[in-house]
Amino acid sequence: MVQLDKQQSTEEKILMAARQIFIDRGMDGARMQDIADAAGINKAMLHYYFRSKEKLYGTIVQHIMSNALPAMFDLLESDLKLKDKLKQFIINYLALIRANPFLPLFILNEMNRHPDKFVKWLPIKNLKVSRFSDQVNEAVSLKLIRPIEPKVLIMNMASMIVFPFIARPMMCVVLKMDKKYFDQLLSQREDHIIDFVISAIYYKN
Amino acid sequence: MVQLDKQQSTEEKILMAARQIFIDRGMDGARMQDIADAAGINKAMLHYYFRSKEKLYGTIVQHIMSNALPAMFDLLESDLKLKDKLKQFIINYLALIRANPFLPLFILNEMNRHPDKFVKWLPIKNLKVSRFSDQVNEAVSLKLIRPIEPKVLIMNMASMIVFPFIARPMMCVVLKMDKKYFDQLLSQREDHIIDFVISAIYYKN
DNA sequence: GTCTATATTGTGATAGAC
DNA sequence: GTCTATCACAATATAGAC
Repeated sequence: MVQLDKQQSTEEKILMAARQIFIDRGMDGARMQDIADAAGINKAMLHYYFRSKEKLYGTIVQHIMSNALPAMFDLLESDLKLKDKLKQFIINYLALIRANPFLPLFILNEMNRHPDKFVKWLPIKNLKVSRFSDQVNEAVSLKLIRPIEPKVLIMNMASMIVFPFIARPMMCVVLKMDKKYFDQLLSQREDHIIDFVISAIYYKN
Repeated sequence: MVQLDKQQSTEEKILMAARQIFIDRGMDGARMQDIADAAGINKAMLHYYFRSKEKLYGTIVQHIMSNALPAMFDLLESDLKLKDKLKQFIINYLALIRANPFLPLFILNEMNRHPDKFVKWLPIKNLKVSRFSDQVNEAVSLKLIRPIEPKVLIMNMASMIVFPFIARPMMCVVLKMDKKYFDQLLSQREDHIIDFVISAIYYKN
């Protein structure tokens, strides 16, 4: 059940409820009845405000993606020194995931399953990593860090940041950890990843 | 459409088709009609061989998981030296993913969405990492490698191995890589991850 | 704008002939 | 074992009163 506020408009209540249900169950698994229940209204109202399930879905996706992506890329293009930038990237990205732990799996899923319905909502124009790439390449040529392609570095960091959250149930079972212990590991994730990445690429640290 | 062979029994044709459809669309998105079409039969036959969609789903899951998991864990409990074991783990795991690139997302999805229907098929008994843990802890105490928890190391490696494959469409768009370039990066993944991990944990290498 | 009731379609499952 | 035809129900969507 979503946090409901009497001051919210019906439309806002629907959007909050729909966001939750879609993220939890995906486009295919989500039921309009469940969204209506979570919003505290009936099915007919959903269709009154949003003509169809697909339109509602599109609205949610647009809202999510316009917020989630740009925040990370602004940091990569900032003036921070490389090592500080890497640390801050890890910290900020983890904070984003922690605030929306079920978002990544939803995005990856829908991206693979309904790519056409999804890509058009991405704010692609603002996404650049040229400044970051220059920084990494320069550090490599100065022999400050080991040779690595900037995009591979981003890929490695993003993997270690996001994956444990989406693979949480799997890892708990497979590595035989109870949820409490696993959450404790996740809470230390900043330090673990920062140490790992810094050790991996810097000759001295 | 799945590769069909006249020598296959109807049951085998169903299983191959169902595996493909379930992996592509998940339990919720999969339609019995589509499975029947892909198998070249009609819906009634599905229910003749497997009483219900859920039973068919369970059969597929069981088959997939009984093959995918144990292979990795046998290696971790083998007698290989630590560094060789890490390299081989990365190589084998990547080979597994490459052979079934859409499997991980399916597993993560269903694990989150239908945990009860999923976990009971996991061969949990054979999954142990005590030998590997001892090896890592020993290397740490001998100051061969930097301090790290064994399960964090597995988590980091698994993340870097699996995530780029499931985030492929996302990364292509967000990092502005065409598929050809991204596939080239993926083909070098063994070396990239091995270098990264070895550099991250070994004091000298 | 909000509701109840209903239409319409999709989907899992079954009956029964062959 | 395989098929066609059909059921039963669930889910999206709409009609119409208030």
